[in-house]
Amino acid sequence: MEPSAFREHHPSMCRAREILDRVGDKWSLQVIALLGERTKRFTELKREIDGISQRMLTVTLRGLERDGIVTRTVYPVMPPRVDYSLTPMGATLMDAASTLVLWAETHLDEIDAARADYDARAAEIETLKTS
Amino acid sequence: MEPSAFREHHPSMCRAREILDRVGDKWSLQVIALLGERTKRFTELKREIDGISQRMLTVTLRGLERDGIVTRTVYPVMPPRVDYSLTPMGATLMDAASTLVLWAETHLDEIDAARADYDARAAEIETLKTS
DNA sequence: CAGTATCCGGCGAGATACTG
DNA sequence: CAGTATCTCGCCGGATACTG
Repeated sequence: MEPSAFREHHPSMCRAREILDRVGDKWSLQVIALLGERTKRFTELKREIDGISQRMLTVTLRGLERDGIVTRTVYPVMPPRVDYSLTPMGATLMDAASTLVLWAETHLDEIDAARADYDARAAEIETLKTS
Repeated sequence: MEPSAFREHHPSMCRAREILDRVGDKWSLQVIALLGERTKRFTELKREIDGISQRMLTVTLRGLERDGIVTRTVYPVMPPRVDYSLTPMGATLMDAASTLVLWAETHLDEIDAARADYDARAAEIETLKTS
């Protein structure tokens, strides 16, 4: 894995931020992960993503569709039925993002420890001030 | 690369979101990328990151420091001097994130095309409505 | 079922002013 | 130089109500 893209951060980095805006928002990653399993319907996604509102699921799916990451298939039946699935590009994005998710899982404990340590030091400094 | 972490999205996915909150915010990635080059000072970072405010650079660096991703070294001199650099864990994060950055650069054109296509279709539907 | 429309509160982040 | 302290505004996203 060559992090060459990082070395010259201008101007590719600012474009890369657009992608992180997409995948880094509150819900996109979870939607992508679930569609990575298989094609799903709107209500199925809503049921499986804890805490998401109808509105935000719609907004998230529209954004992903616009970027060519998911496809939206409408069946003109009653009651309406809409299927969502990953595009080929969406599947490659899922693989790329999984690297980060893996990193996160690997370092969660280390990060928690670092935070606890930092907060403890900050609290100590605070008590020194008041004394 | 095994995206197994994605397959069972609960509850590891919600924890993973915390990491994406860190790396996915507006400035963290650029800071990490720049510190990947070498240790740098506050003003140096501010100069190299276009558009960042003093406040947001401070906030970003504090967050990264709290999570054990960057170290902050204060030299008690006048005028003050503070060095920032990546921790070993920060360096591994940079490698993991570079996968996503690479993906972004690879697919930027494809995404732009998808957006243009989507927007064109949306505009067309809009004109059909009014006619 | 799969949405859209509307209202609204909180907070992320910019601008500005001040300091050890 | 390397910050902190406020004030402020925009907009993200939750809640709710309505619809083909």
